[in-house]
Amino acid sequence: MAKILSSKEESYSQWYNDLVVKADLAENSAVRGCMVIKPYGYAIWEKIRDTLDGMFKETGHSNAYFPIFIPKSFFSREAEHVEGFAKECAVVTHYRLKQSDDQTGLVVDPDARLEEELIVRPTSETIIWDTYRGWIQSYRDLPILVNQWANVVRWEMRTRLFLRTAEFLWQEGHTAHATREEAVEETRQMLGIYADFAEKWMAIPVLKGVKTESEKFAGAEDTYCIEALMQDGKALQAGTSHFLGQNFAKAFDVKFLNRQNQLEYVWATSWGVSTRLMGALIMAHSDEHGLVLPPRLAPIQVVIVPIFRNEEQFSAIRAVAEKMVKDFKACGIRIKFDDRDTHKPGYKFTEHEFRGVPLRIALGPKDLENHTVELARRDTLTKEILPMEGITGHIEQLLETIQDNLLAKAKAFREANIHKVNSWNEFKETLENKGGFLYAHWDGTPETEEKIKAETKATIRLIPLEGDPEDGVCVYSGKPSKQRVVFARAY
RNA sequence: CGGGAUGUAGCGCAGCCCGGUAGCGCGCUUCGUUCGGGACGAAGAGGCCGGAGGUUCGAAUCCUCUCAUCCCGACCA
Repeated sequence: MAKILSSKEESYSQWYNDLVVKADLAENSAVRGCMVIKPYGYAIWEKIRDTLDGMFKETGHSNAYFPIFIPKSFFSREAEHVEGFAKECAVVTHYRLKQSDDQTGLVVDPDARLEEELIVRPTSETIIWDTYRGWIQSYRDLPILVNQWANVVRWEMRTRLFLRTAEFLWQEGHTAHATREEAVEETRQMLGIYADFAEKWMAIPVLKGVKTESEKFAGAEDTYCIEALMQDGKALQAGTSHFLGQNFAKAFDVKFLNRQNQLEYVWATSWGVSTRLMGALIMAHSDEHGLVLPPRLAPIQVVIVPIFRNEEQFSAIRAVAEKMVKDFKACGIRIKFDDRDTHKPGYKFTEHEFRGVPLRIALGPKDLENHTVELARRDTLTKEILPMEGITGHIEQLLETIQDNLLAKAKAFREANIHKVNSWNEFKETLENKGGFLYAHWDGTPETEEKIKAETKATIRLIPLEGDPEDGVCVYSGKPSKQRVVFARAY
């Protein structure tokens, strides 16, 4: 079995970059910080998108679309929001190019300056709340449950394929409610949907919690998040859901008349996941043979590789393979018959393995003779010979087994990397030698949080939602604490 | 914006010190043998050596200036 990747232990980031490129998921583009998502990578994203889209609709949300450009003035309406995003905005200042005076190329036409500059959206709260003002007069207009699938731009200094790119794809839900309680409930519901999706589809267990004041979304009252643990012991924020209070309603003057005929500001939420999930997916399961995909998200779940010496054998195999493809498709299994005659079987084995196809069927003359197939599992790298009869049902089952196995493996890994630490020395030592999630007492002050970050690069990933209250003392300051929070180094 | 490095064939690199016909591996094309874990042989195609200036009879190589990219830090889903 071919090992094409550098070892994860040697250089995890090298391993990750090579994998993304070699598995045909994405590549760097001519534009700094922006990626090209290749067809195979995009197919995975489409599965993620379509599944989540269905879950949003199940819970009463509808899709809509708002402009990519946001008037600069909108941003300054919400003080925290503008402060959070101002440093990373792309700005449109002109609307026309012209031939340069010396005729050597195009220049920006100075006469075509925009009266008001436009921001390329880093997120859409402002434009959406400006729009909602016109949609909402009465409690009868509420709630508004809208989501949009879009691209956004955040001018990042350092970028990495999928994990942090200047432009990325995401969904952003923006809801408006008549009461605080309802908005909080929505925020938590969507967090639950993200957590559910991560576990059931991506086979990634996540922690749910609330961000600290310094880590929360600019403009939110509370930011909820799911955090996943990557194989190198670093945490990755996989999704966020914000309770925005009445901040944006106040900034954009969005009021409604309640049942008591009183004017009130509207309550808001927003929530999102991005193409970053692709990074999580890759780093959660893959190995030195390449990508490992959970069957539920794999664009191709089963591939059939024919083995033949001559045209006669090939056509005999083709007949059997095409019948199998038909049977599998009838069961809703995504199967592909790799009938290219331009590559040899060994090459195809490696290639599909690299791209994370969960199951591979090899079909050769011996199999036709014995009515068998050779079945190889990507997650365990094991092979077995099975009778052709009943193969469809067997594989249907096996795909579920693989899905479960990946989640179980990821869970076991996470359990092994959760550490309760009780002293500052223990904190530093564990972080350095083991990584993972550190459960530790914290005195609740941003100052301590900041100092810990400066000294160790570890941040508070979240305050657990279902944390057991437990009296203790802050690992750093020794001041009293009521609950452990989760620290980690993060992406 | 600080610190470090690199620009030579589609990709990965050597050549540069010591100036003199531009090379290697992979990939690509054709033919033949192969085909149950990235096949082998033979023959081919492909490059103003990032750009501009200079030194020289002669520059990938020396000098100056530029542009770009990557890595490491400060910011972030």
